[in-house]
Amino acid sequence: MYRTHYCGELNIENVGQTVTLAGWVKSNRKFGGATFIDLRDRYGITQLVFDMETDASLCQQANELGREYVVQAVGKVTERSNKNTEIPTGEIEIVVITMTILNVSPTPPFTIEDNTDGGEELRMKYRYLDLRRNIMQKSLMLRHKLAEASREYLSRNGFIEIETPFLIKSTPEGARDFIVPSRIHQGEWYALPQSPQTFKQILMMSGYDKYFQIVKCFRDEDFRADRQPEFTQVDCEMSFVHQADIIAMFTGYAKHVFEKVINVDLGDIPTITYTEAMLHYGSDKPDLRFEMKLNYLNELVVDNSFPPFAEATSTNGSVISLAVSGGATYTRKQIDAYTDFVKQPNRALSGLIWAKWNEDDTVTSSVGKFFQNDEIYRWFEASNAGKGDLLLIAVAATRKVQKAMGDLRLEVAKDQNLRDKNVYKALWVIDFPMFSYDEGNESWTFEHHPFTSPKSEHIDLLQTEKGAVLANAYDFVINGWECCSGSIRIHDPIIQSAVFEALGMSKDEAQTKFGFLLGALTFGAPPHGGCAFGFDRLAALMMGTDSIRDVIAFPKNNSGRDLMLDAPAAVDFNVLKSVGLA
RNA sequence: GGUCUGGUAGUUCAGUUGGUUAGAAUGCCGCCCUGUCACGGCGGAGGUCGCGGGUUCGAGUCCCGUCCAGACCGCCA
Repeated sequence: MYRTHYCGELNIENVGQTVTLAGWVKSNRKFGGATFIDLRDRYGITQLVFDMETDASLCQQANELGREYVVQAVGKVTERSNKNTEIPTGEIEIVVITMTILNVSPTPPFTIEDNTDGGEELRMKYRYLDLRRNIMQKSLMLRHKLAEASREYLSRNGFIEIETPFLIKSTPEGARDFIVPSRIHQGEWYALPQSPQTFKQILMMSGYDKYFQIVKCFRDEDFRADRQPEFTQVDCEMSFVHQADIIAMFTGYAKHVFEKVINVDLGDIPTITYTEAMLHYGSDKPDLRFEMKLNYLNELVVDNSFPPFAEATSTNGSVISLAVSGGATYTRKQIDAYTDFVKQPNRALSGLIWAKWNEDDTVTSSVGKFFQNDEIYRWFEASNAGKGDLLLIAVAATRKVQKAMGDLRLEVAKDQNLRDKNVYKALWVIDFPMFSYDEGNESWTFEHHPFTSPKSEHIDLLQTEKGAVLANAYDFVINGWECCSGSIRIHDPIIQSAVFEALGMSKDEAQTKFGFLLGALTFGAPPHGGCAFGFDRLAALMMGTDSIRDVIAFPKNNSGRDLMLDAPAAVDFNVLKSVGLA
């Protein structure tokens, strides 16, 4: 038997027992006559003590132990004379009787500590050492608990987990597919699924009623801190449901997993429309941990001769203000930084107008010479701001200024430390537009996916006014992260064909790509809908980390590389030959 | 595909206008130390300054190219 106990469980109750522990040497503190070893395993740390007077050769042996040696020690649990209140086992130590070195290790290239001195690149290369760190083990254990809580809730509510294939057919809509050459059918290719979307719909048509799967999805797109080429979804689908049924079921899911995994009550979860989200927050995934809504000053500046306002009025643009609480003390430099922020190419505003309501009730503003003070006071009033505050005002086409000011809202909140990692604010965003216009390709594309059902009252608009069609689509957002996305699907083959047509897909093309789905729809498809939660994002939110890499055991780096495996890599000539690629 | 930031000791970083032998902390090695838990004290070893080219009397420092890493934009049905 390698061990009788784990390194995290012994305490004052065990004093006097003879135990066997096994684990890794975390640190080795030598004195002249005594040596202390911290032994680490997944469960914690226990101090081993060796005494020169008791057993000189054993103590000498302990002195030779390097970090990350694997050791088995038999000894007696003893109350410490100097207790360590920082760790659960800090009241006891093991007076070692015999010790076996099970394996040795070179000095690791970085410290195996929560606050490691290792950089990201090094940690990825030596991921097996990185994963020994307590924080990473906590992270992966949290991930396990999230999976467990997910299965628990969904199983209890009648969902069954069904696996769907990874080798499927490429349908180059939306994201790029990863493709896999077929050896048996040379010149033909499988694709890895971007999501099990069509399979779960087919399962509804096959009568499985409620399906879920914790499943890998693959998208060959570029990376972000919250995006990996392979990622995990909690993929769900239900039959005979309306949008409200799904929102109720998965509000329950979110509350259950947050409660179960990190003991957080998500509280009341509001539902707002896409239009409201864009109006108030300039984003379809608003962070509700703080207020700071966008304010519209159009009515106050109508007929104003000040050129930017006059232009906004005549072109149906918007004049949007953001109230920065306590911002009257901000320096010119800080405000200039925000101006530069909104002028960046992706936001492309021409600048910011600012106004401060100072503590002595005077007003200073970048446009002070164009406006009377009482006019500026009215802007503050309309922005729910007052003495001591700063207004940042921008003018542009409505969508553009909303988006830029929505970004600025997050930037200001970040600087004011309003984005507290320990606070969780969730909401549903509903009534997304069905299509968006791609200026580059001069074509309409789906906003969610082509199986999303349009609002029944908008079906007549599919050909005539695509931009006005709303979808039965919804997102679940926590702290500004899109955590879940879903929709009620089309179950009528005629409507499905109409949507394909609205997307500019010919009948032949639709048949080639999605013939199986159109076929299944004709054989009695039930009304159905579902959603998919981003499992990695949920885990990252719960861990309070900005990067999903911290909650994935073996993630890819910024450029899609696995630094431990050094993948992707060239393939042996004979392997290429066997699939007809040599 | 693009923008920005970075690459100097095992590791994390500093390095002034371009100027003698490139520093600190930590880790590592040796010696000392009986209650440490970020132990402490003394000493030591450790560098193709990412790579290639250029400017210069002289380049870690300036210029060009390139590779790698990170953040972001495009992209992400």
